[in-house]
Amino acid sequence: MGKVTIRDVSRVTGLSTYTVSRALSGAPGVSADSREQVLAAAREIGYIPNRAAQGLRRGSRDSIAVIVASTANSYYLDLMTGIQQALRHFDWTVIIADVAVDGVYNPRLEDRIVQRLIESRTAGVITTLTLSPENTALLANWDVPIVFVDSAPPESANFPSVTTDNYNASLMVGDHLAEHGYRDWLFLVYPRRWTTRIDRERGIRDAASSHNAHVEVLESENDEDSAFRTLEAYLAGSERIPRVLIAGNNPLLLGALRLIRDRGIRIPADMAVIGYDEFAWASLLDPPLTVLDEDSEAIGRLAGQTLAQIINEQVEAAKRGESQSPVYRPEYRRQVAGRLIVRRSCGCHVDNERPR
Amino acid sequence: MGKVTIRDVSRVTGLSTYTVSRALSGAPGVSADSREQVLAAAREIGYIPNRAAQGLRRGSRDSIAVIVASTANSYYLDLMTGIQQALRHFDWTVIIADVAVDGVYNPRLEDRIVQRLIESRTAGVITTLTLSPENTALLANWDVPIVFVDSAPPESANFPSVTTDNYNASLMVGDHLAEHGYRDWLFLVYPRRWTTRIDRERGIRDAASSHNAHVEVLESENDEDSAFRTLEAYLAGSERIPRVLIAGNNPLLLGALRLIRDRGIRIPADMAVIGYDEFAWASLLDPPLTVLDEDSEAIGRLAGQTLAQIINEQVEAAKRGESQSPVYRPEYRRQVAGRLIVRRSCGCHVDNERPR
DNA sequence: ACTGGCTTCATAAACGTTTATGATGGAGGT
DNA sequence: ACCTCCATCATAAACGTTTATGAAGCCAGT
Repeated sequence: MGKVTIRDVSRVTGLSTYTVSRALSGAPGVSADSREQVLAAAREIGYIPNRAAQGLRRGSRDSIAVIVASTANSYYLDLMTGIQQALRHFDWTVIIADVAVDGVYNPRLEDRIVQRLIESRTAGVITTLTLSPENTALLANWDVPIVFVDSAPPESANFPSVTTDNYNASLMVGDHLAEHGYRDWLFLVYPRRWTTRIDRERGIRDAASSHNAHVEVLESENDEDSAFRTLEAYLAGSERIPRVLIAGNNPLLLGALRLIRDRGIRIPADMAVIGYDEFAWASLLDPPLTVLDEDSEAIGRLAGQTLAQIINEQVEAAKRGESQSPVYRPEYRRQVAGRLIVRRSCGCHVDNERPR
Repeated sequence: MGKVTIRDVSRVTGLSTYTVSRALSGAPGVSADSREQVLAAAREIGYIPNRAAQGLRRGSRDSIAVIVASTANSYYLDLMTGIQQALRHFDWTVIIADVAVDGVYNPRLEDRIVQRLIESRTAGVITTLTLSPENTALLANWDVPIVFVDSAPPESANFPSVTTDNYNASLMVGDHLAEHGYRDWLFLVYPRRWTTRIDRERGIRDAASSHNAHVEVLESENDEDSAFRTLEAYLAGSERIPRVLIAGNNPLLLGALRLIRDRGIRIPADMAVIGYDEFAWASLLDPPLTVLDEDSEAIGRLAGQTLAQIINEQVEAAKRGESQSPVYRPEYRRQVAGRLIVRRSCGCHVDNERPR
């Protein structure tokens, strides 16, 4: 077995490779008789087409890449299921490309991976981070459509993007905190490379100033340990602890909670805590965590849908002999609303029913 | 740009495609002069090789697949980082293939995916579940090496496998519970398709019988909601609650904890709880969870290493014109020890230091 | 001056498909 | 009897690489 080619099928049936090919692909021009013969023979000798040869001959691109940094954030799992859902009925292979080594973003790896994606003539890319200008240009040159999720596309072209409405989400967070009367906030946040940072921060700042609250922004690397250490250093240099801690995402929240537990700080009595991104265990923590839910599954679904649409339009255009470049419509830029899941870590006394 | 082939480089430099090819790949037989010329021209016109054509011509296989069901379990993330670590310095693309749709395992999807893997001439497979006999046979026929992780390989060939030593792990769990004097255990567990179930159950049963404890095995589908409902139904049909709940893995634990909270059952006073698989939030739950840690990162690393070794030996053999079939040595079957992380949900009063 | 060997390169065939082009034969019309 | 048309198929070229084969040029050794 193995290494069975279309020519073997041709030999066995006595039909030409042309007929075999058409029969296997279900194309017209083959008599029902021959077709049956071919299918039987193919099954018999265990023929399985060689995708590289197919792709080469018919210039087709058959996989889609999701570029991701630091998969440790469980938010990516939901995003993935959304993407898979949207793409399920198409025949693409979706591959996930991690540009982080041991959890930290690596620009050289980004270069290598983009190179690799082009080498394998990837049909389209969904990226969760703002790629380098060189790499976006490279992908554009090779007519590879890009959809940005929860990350800002470069200004240049009007790339499609689907993100949480982070600005309004942050306003919701800020408003809720203000309702509790808290006026002293600490926003623990990841670097600007993850561009959601920008709108989130802006929202928090605007909410603070409109409620006469003070907000301190504390930047940490995008992982648990950095968050722990950054917050530790901050608290060591400050005489009092802030009334509220807003954690920019899950890994940071995790690091912060570790420190809070070590320090014996009580939530929400000493310090209220609120996080971005819902996660499975949030309601089981002590106290249950108030959290801004991103609906990353919906984001993934939307991203998958728009990418599929763009690619399909692209191949249609190519069939008509028109330009290969993807066309990006303005309506491909979408924002999905977040929602605040109120539990107890903010100071509320909700007894949340189990949803669903 | 785009669509630049090796022939364009050839045309620009005035050298033959032979020379260009050798120059680009760094092979000997090209003068330093020509080589430089080629590299310059290639960079100039933005040439990027077509992987499909390369793969076709030199029968090479350049990607490795990790087959997975229900990625919702965060254990897969650690596994992945382990695999990536082991494979980082090789030039394979590792793709992850999910055979679950909306979180539930789908046999037809398994078939489609295996088919697809063969079509793209995947170099090797790491699978986290026992594939169907047909699919294992298919992969074997096409000389695709398979490494099983945390899942039982079929008896037939001596497939490589790396798993937790689940039997001894379960003994540890059982012994610890017995030390607390608990004699009435409930083991909430997923179906046998995930074959770790078998050793885990055997260990728990043996531990129980050697300590004169009673153990009830309660099977649930492998997701949170099923666990919730299964446990709910069980408790409804029973007059008293068991002294101990052992959760077979994380999703089941999550479902169980939800129900426990809804019922107002106190841990560990009313019922002790112990889970399989460490996870980030385990120490922050109320109470902190005692858990059997699998070290899935090490498992991934080992799996990646052995797969790499097998493939490399395979291509060596092929170069010498020998058989293409992968050779599986007995020492490729490995078990890695689990360890018990004792916190409070079992009834201990440990004050765990933050590790690392 | 001739041979042999080495280096550097070009030519063309191959990898496994798809498909443009055209051949064949039979049915149907006049 | 001839022509046309259509369905069915075969032949061969293409996709973008790598590589087997061998040619050309040069140098050294005789």
